[in-house]
Amino acid sequence: MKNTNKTKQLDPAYVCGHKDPAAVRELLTKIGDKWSIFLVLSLAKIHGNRARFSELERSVPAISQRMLTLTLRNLERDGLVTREVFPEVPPRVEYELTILGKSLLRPLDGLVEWVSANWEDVKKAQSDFDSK
Amino acid sequence: MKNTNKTKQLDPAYVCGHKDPAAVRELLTKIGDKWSIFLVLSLAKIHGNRARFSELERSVPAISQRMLTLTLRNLERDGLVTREVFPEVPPRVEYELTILGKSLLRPLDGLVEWVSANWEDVKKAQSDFDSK
DNA sequence: CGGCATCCGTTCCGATACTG
DNA sequence: CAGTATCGGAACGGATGCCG
Repeated sequence: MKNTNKTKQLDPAYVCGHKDPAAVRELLTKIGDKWSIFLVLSLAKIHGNRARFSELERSVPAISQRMLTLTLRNLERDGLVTREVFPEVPPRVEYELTILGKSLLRPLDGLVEWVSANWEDVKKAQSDFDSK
Repeated sequence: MKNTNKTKQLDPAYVCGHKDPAAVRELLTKIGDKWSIFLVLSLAKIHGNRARFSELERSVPAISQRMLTLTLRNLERDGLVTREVFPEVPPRVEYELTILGKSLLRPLDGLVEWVSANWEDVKKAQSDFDSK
């Protein structure tokens, strides 16, 4: 695949030396948004990895209804959670981690561990940097 | 620690069942931004984990000078990279992954692996979802 | 109960121009 | 070469109101 363009026009996926750093970024951009992590981790610790809308609203503090809906919809779109609507009054909707969603918990735990081990260092680096 | 407030007013760190999901989110928000991952992975694959500004600009396609500067500054602030200025003309500035920055590569590799193994599933879930 | 539609302030980020 | 300063559009996300 000859390329006579300037570097800035290359496809990021072919450049950074890993198979697909663009996909990694895309993933991190997704789960790095304001609420996804809280929802995934909340579902992870709930029995059956399943909860209804209002439960999630309560377990994720300060989330707005709007963002809860939007975030869950994105997670559903990515195949990380399922959404099941029960035709009752009042309506009941339950969300559950998929196999795919659960599989994400392992690499996620790696990050949780890293944060546990190194977060103080990060905070210290920040305050050192800021005091200059 | 008694708490008589409504759920929405709780500190997120105490609620989600992990030690500090807020810190995990904060990390993911950082490295989940548009360019950090590319820079960290670029430095990771370079000999000595060290490169100068213009090298990074070339290895991370389509990044603007402004965002390269800002992103590197943030990584430096978090203690993930160092910045060394050489008093020459023309000026030379080199960036290098710190120990802390390198330690992040391990959990990051977990994510890279997950993406390699599951990204097609995610894309398929997305197209399935979108076609409805 | 579990949404959706709208409004609106904030943040992000690319483009451009300028500098030691 | 490696920045900094400024501008403006786009995206994010909270608040509010309405609805089946």
